[in-house]
Amino acid sequence: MAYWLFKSEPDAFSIDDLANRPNQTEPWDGIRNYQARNFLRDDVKVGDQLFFYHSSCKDVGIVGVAEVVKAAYADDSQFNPESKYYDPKSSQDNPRWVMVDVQFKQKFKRILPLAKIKAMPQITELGLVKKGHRLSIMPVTESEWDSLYQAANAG
DNA sequence: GCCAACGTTGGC
DNA sequence: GCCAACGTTGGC
Repeated sequence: MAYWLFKSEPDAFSIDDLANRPNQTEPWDGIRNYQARNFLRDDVKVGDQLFFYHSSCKDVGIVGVAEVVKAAYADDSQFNPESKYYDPKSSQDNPRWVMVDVQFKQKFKRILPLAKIKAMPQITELGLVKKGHRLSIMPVTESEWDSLYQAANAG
């Protein structure tokens, strides 16, 4: 079992949106970055836990926890010309992009803000706190997970 | 809205 | 295969 951090812009899809979905489950589509795609395709497994992170908004930070309930399969938005995620270079035979299904687990009482995460002495290697890291999906170590989880619940 | 940092594209 | 130009990300 592995730990991850998934970023989402709450204006597009927030943790509340996830909690309000049928079965509180949603395909995590729209990943169009190869490094993030490779994580999804090769490493993200059913049962993995992930921090739900709100980016590009007024209050950025970790807002809750979700769990992977379906491993990588073809992201159907890449075949839809109407979608902003449409990729004309991808084919049904050889899909370029994949997605996983995630299920809501928990919303923290308060957001764990990025500024606090950056101030935590235990968190120095996480991509989130490294300059210029823009990955929308990144691995989290078990010790990082424990530290962040405790900090979120202490807040 | 600004802008730095990064990834991707495409001409050569 | 290089690299400049361009588009995107994402914190502030």
